[in-house]
Amino acid sequence: MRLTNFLLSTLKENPAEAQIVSHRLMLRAGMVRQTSAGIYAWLPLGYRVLRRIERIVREEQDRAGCVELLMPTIQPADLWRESGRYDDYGKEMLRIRDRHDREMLYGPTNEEMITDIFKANVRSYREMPKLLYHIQWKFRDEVRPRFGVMRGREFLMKDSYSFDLDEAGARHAYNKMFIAYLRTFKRLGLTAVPMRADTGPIGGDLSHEFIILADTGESEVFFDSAFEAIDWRQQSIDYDDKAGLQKLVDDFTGIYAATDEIFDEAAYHAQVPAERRRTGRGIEVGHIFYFGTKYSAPLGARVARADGSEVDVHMGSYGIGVSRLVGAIIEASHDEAGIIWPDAVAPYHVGLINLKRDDDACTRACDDVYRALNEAGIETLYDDTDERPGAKFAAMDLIGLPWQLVVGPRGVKAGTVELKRRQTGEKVELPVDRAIARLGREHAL
RNA sequence: CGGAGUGUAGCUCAGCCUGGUAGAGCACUGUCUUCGGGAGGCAGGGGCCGGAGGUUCGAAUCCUCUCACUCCGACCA
Repeated sequence: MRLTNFLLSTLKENPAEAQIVSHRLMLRAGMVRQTSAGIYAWLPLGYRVLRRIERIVREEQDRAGCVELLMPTIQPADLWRESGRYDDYGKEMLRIRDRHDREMLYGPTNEEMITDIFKANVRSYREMPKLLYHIQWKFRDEVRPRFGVMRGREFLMKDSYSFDLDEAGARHAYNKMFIAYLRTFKRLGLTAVPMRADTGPIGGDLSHEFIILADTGESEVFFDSAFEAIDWRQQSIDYDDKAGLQKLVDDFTGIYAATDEIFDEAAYHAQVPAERRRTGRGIEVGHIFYFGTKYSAPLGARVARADGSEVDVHMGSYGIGVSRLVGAIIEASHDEAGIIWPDAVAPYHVGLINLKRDDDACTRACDDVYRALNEAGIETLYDDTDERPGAKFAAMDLIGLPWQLVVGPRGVKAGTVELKRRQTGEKVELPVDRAIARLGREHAL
């Protein structure tokens, strides 16, 4: 993509309203624009990151055997009356009326609707279990939205729902999601710590939050440093192997980790030796729940067993804050100059900089490089503007693409370009073809 | 929802106290000099000063109401 065709304006100064680093950088890098409190338009650069994250989340859900569908943002109030949550949810739920004065709402979550869909389509134990998800915009009318997309009112969430005949089945679904989440966050370039958590208003008796550590996190977390030593990727994962999956989950959950909500100092000290105790602040990026028949019973989601009797299905729900992850990743990966995208979520793989557009030889060389990168399938943002070099470098550092390829008159004479790795700051001067070949190899990884 | 603030150009802000032709820097347009890590000169464009009402000969400025946004607290993917 040529920058002259793109929509991108970077800011040198910090917008006044942005208090935390990810919000500042997202505004400065031209990723989002606030349209009202806690509601954002995703500009092209930000939207690319959002889509990248969404894709990885989707791939890992699919891998775990979760089936995608799409439910609407607007839901009828009646459905929520059946579960009893229409009144319980309070002012956080955005309630609206249509032209016939029917009560509707903008969905803050989808347990009721997915249960209704399940009920209409599944009647027999022979069709069980089911594991469904969708990735859809949610709205929660927070009293006080803040921290940019990390705590907006409108946000993109992946929410999965499991349906099983009994608690043991539900536990297996829970374990699938548990492992899928660890894989997902790892692929996003994050290390997420699963924490036993309070079940909150959604209810139930088994719940974990997935938290990534960052100084700006909203909740305090306590954990055993032994957690950091485990490399779960060593284990090959068979999502249908119930016992194997349970062992894997036990390996993780056996290690002490808790948020301040349920932190028990006595247990912490009894279980974790002093030198392994760690505390920090964390950002919650995922939350999983098992809640039994809490929704299936009132909503009548039952299936027939082999003997003809009916049973309320056991359910769980599993959320990942997709739009929140954009901010969370920046919180976890940035420096003085700007964002440092993990390769997997970078909006473009390479930033190509033409240092001197007025110089015909330089521009010709740069255009050639751009063409070669495109042919190699390497997503490139080509700064073909006539900005000054300093401004180009600063903007490119700010938006944090993994690689910068710099073509200047000096290098063109020598037949070389400069290749810079954003993560490390490492710069090398290379012949053009070798630089492209190297980017091709890195891209393939 | 309690408490505290802020609304003036796309962004950062000055002007308000003490009423009298709406400003600066960045960004934008033209031009010249520059050009390897957010350059400089000259010339421009861009504002119902959040909105409504009031006081006044005259309101960005004073008064009242209202809306929006931000921060702290209580609550949340």
